[in-house]
Amino acid sequence: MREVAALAGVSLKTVSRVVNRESGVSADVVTRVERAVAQLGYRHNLAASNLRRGHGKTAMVGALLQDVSNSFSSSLLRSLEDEARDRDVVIVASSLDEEPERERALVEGLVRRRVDGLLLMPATDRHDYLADDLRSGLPIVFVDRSPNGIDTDSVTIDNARGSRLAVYHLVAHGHRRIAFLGDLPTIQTARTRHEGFEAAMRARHLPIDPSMTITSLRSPEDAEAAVRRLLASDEPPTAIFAARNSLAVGTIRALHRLGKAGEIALVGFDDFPLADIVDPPLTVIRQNVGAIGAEVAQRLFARIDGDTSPPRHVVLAPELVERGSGEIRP
Amino acid sequence: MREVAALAGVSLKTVSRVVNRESGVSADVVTRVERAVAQLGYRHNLAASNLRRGHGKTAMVGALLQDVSNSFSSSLLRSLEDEARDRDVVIVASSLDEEPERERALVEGLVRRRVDGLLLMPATDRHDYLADDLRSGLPIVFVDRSPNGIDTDSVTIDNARGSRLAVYHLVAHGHRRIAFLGDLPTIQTARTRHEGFEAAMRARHLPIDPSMTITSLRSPEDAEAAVRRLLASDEPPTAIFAARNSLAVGTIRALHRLGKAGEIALVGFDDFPLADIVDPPLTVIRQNVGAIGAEVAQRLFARIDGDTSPPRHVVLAPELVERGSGEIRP
DNA sequence: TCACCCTTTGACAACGATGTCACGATCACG
DNA sequence: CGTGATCGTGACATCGTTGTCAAAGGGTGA
Repeated sequence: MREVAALAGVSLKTVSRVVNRESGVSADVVTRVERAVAQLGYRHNLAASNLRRGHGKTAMVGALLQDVSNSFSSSLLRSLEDEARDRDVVIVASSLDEEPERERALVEGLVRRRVDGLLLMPATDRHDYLADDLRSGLPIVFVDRSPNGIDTDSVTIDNARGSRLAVYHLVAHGHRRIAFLGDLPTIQTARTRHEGFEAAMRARHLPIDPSMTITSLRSPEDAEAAVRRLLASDEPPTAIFAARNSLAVGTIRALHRLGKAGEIALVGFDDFPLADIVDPPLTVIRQNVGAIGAEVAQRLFARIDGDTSPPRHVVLAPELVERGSGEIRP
Repeated sequence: MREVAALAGVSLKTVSRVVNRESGVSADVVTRVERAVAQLGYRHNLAASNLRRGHGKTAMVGALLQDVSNSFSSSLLRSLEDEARDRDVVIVASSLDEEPERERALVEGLVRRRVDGLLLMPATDRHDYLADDLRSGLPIVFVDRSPNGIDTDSVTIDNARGSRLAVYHLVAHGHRRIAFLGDLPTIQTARTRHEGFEAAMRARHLPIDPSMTITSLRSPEDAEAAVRRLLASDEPPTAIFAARNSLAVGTIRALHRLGKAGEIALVGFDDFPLADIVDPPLTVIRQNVGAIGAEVAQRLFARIDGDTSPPRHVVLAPELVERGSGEIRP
């Protein structure tokens, strides 16, 4: 900037005026400065500018998601981006991989960078560690999982309801032996889906067979192996409820490879782009990712814009989409 | 920081020392300062720190991708993140949506934020506008598409080869009437795939029927509509080459809804997570996204670490994966 | 005991930018 | 032609940090 000022024969402040398109600079000076800027390849330094301006806005928000390469996370990211785009806000995106340590480290890093807000799909169980930042005015919106130990905005879905829909649907199609495939019980959503499953089974007066309730499955491969074991047992299930999209994928693979694709009923939790063209088309509990993302983005930016109303907890209802795999009879 | 210093009864510089874990501070002072930090909820300001340190490193890199919610882009993002994670570097991710204007605006924004490097899957045709930044030392690595007008690192795949593989494969299975579905010809990869398709057809002495060469398809819905039109014609194709994953998805949907899923051969370009369990399993030209991502990340960080060797242009070879849909005979 | 060294700490300027305020020049007006 | 208002510009301090250098205090060896 100093060099630009020298080359244009003006003061630093005047360069600043031109760069910020402030009014009250003569046309002649503007062109001289702009020429100097172009000639020297000068680039305005936003960090320094923000520092001086003091208000602190960096026009950056953080998005801490489960895994940016997972379709649910990346759709949320995209929704947030669409909203951010209008405001010239950029997004720092990271994957937590369900690792609490990583969450804490990343939050720390983003706070040090003074992001204007945080979208969090937490990997931790308790969130008191965020209390200070929250109090000091950092907007944080939880998505997919609720805050615990602090009170802040959240957008989640009713996971128990989703599980209930799945179970009742399978029961209505004549199933009694329903297997449950779930993720790590340390993950809030996975736990709630599991509890919802058992509650629904009890509500329908069906026994819960521990050997058919498999949790801590992390990948399609885990699910595939689990399904192979299930179907090799003496009394295999007639239906499977896969409580996460990647587990449904693994289940489909297993059924295909065992040649039982049309025989065992399957309901997945979470829709995904191709669920309608797999074989058989997959019946799923759908959460409307677009609606979740839009709600989250709106909340976050409202807070950034100064909304100080009490935290809001939005719970969206998932719905069951019949496509075929869930309507197979025993 | 001033308040922390006052509360701990030390100077600013000493607080700085403690915060940066510099040696040569007595244990007593360290604990006093740390207590003050905790009590006041003080957060180190990275922007100010970077400003003063002058070296300019912000520990941020930008990733400008086609669409972060698309599986190819998000896998690349994830690969980059895995490498960045080790170095405590965060990623600013954005979608360009094939809009040149957006690319320029985002690059501008990231340069103003002084990112340490840029991963770019460009939406623009010419990239001279980056020359200044490149010259001033900003590492830029192109992915999926080559730089034009500047010389900088790139990691791409041999798209023409991919198209050739597809055509030869279909021809070997007895097809002569092969339809081509492609994206906007303004997109470099789409253009190259199209050219590769026509070159391969000529090499096999097959006529290129303009009515069966459809480009500018942007979404699965576009592809679906195109396939419906194709199959409604007097002389429908016996095979389809869908030169992008979302177009293959639309094609599969169309074939399903028309009840021709097992009759028309189909080869897609780009693999995707569920291609093996759709019906029939999809034969694709696969690009190894993991390898691309790893290569890109390595290049970018090598440059950031000061590698000044001449720009390298890595071209990876795609391969054909037989799964069923491409082996259907006319 | 004295000169010298090492350890620990602080004062100060500077990183790149901008808000504040003051200054000189131009202008309109009576 | 004097006066006050308006316009364009610049000097300076400051945002939150840290590199540099110097000083205070204690320890060591001759």
